[in-house]
Amino acid sequence: MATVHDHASAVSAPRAADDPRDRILLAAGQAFAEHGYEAATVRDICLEAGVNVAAVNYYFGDKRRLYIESVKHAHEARVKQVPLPEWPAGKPAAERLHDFVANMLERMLGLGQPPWQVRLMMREVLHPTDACRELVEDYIRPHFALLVSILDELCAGHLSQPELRRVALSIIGQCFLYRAAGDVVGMLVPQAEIDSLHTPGRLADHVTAYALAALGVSPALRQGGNT
Amino acid sequence: MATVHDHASAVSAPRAADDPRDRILLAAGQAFAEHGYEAATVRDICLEAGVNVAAVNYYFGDKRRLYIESVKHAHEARVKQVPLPEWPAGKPAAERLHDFVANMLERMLGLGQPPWQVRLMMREVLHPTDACRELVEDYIRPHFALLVSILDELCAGHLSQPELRRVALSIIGQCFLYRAAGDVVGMLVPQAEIDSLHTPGRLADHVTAYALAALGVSPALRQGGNT
DNA sequence: AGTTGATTGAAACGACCGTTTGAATCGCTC
DNA sequence: GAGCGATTCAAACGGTCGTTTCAATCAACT
Repeated sequence: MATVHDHASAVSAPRAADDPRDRILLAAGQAFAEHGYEAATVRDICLEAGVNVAAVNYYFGDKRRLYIESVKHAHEARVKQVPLPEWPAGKPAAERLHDFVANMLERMLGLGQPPWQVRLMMREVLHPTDACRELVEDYIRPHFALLVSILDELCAGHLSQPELRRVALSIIGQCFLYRAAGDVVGMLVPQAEIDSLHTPGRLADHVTAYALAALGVSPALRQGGNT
Repeated sequence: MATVHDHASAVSAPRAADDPRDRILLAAGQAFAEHGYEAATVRDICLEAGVNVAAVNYYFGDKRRLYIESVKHAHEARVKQVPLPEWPAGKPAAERLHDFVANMLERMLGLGQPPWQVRLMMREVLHPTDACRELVEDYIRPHFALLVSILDELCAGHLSQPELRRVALSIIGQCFLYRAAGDVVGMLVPQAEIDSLHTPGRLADHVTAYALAALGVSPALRQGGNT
């Protein structure tokens, strides 16, 4: 028996807003993000989406392909929601660095967007599957390259490419910690401090100041900087 | 029917080296670290351990308690293998920071030790379960407090406790990234650079230099520091 | 109205899961 | 060697999983 999913994704016909396929992708993304691939069940997904269990097989073939499609779907949605920042020519590199870090933290921690999309992508980063390489090439690598270029300009050629990459990873690692290990961070830091200081904006200030101080662009932290 | 596990852990009788209970804990730790709680099956664990499927129920009650015990077991093994560093009085704070970072990276990335123990603990950090809080209190919080105290001494009181905590999290975040997202890092950085520079020792040099420069203890990176 | 192909529905399939059973086996004391 | 608790074993249980089946339904065109 021929199913529609063979060509439906190819021709990409305009689908209605409440397309069953989209409802399944939405429910699947949330379920996979929350429980992981194994623990999420297609029955729960279909119940949440309001479709029959046979629909996932009809539209996607099997669970594995549904998972890959939901990862790509969430990934594309995030790219649209929070695009790479762009600056007018002549904007100082230090300000672009701050904007970039704020952008990354907003995308990771931002409260305005559904959190399950980032959670789903985090799962791929932490335990890569087939969907990961595409995620890196389309999404992570351009961000990484942009960060390296900002740092390169900031240092005016004083650092080699490997050094720049390590500094870039240092910056990403700090943002990464708050997203991936946020629960543990919450156990180590007083709640009041979390509420007041661990916001995307405040954290961007800290990470940027930390980097600028390390690179010698601005005074060291202990000699009096931002709060 | 009474089972032995009710009091076996209480009296903690000296067990033989090839105790079935230990073999199960070893196989379970590896399986849970590799596949996660849901995807790991007790049948595979028992096959790997060379015991009957009923043994896990006999010794641990059920799968969930086996999981918690295996997490604690791996945790205790790691603590014994890589204890907190101790220094003679008067050792400079900068050197202690480097030792601390090297210690943490060695524990996270160290090739000399079985990697599944850290992977298992990483799963708890990233997606906490019942075993997590105990892990934090016994294992992570003391390390965190030590790091903060080193940074405090390094800054000679110029930074507040919240600031010190954020710097500490920045340092931990950098180490955390290489462990948790090592696969993605490997896609972003040339393999030769991974092999030569992303060793625990080299990374400790970088993270420490980055922190010391940011705090103004040593010159900024771009003005010429370590490689 | 009738035909056709796309979609939905309830039910079932086979497989595997965690767990339990009850008998067989072992190690030990008397 | 008989007795007995501790341990191991093969087998099965009930349940849930992903997937499939096939008839019912719908939408569009002749």
